[in-house]
Amino acid sequence: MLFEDCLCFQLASLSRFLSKHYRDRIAPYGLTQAQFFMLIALYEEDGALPSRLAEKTHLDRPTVTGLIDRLERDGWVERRSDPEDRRSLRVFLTSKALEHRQPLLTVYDEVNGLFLQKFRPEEWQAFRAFLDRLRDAH
Amino acid sequence: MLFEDCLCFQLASLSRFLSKHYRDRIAPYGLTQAQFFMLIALYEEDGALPSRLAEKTHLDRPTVTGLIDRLERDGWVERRSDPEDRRSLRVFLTSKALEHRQPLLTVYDEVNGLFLQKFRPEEWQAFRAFLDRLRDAH
DNA sequence: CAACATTTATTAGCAAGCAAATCATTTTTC
DNA sequence: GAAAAATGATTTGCTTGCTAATAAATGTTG
Repeated sequence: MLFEDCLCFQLASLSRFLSKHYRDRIAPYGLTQAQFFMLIALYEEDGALPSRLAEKTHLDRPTVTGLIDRLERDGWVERRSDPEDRRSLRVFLTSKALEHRQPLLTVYDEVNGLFLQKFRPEEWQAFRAFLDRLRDAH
Repeated sequence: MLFEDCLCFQLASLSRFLSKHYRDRIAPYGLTQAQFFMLIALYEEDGALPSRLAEKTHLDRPTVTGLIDRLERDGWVERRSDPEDRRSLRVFLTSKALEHRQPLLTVYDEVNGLFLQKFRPEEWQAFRAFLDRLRDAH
């Protein structure tokens, strides 16, 4: 099989290619694409545990630790200890993150819309079904 | 739009997920997935320029430099200067790489086959058409 | 031919991703 | 209740990937 036809290669390459669309629009905020996605996850679930964020973003926990480190360094989030369980931390959005909520969600929806508008709804469903099948066991 | 429905996120996540299938089988050779793919590209085009390899693998040239560095360090490839153009280097497979050519190509075909067998040929073509459309401008 | 631009590859510096190991806290089990 | 197992988060060390800047050789243009 030719290298160009390798599905895994195509998916990795395409995902890097598409992520540029976010990157250019969020660069003014000083955010990377991974940090941006993590913020989106937090806009949906403020106060989540790192382990929950890892599950949500399909990333490893050490990777999430690093992302939260840099988001905290740049004033987007803060860790607060959980009184219920002293092992846990909860990650909360700061006022800075809440202030930029609307414009950032708008970027998110616009770029996603850019991709979505290339498909009719039933095409989109078929495509998603392909992706889900690939994730199945075996 | 919910985070889980984000196409770019899904593609990145899926490509990482699928790459595990290669990783487990090539770990005995001491290769990473990126190094493995670079070797496959070189099995197709031994003696290629780094710039050509970057084009073929859709990676940046500094990334290719680093990959070649580590492949050379581990004895898979060697750089030779090009007498035609003293700026250029050509990347050649070593005897070690040629000895492992068959088993590595077998791993490559088997894992790709694992993915391919989930689709009928016409489904596969439709899927590839989706990917190509996403890459189109606008 | 000299000045300028292009091409090829590299380095430096950073973020992202993973595996393995560590530490503290909770939960389970006997 | 004490020992063992599990959980939550982190650190270390590495590879991967990108941008920006650099260096050397070749091409182009006046």
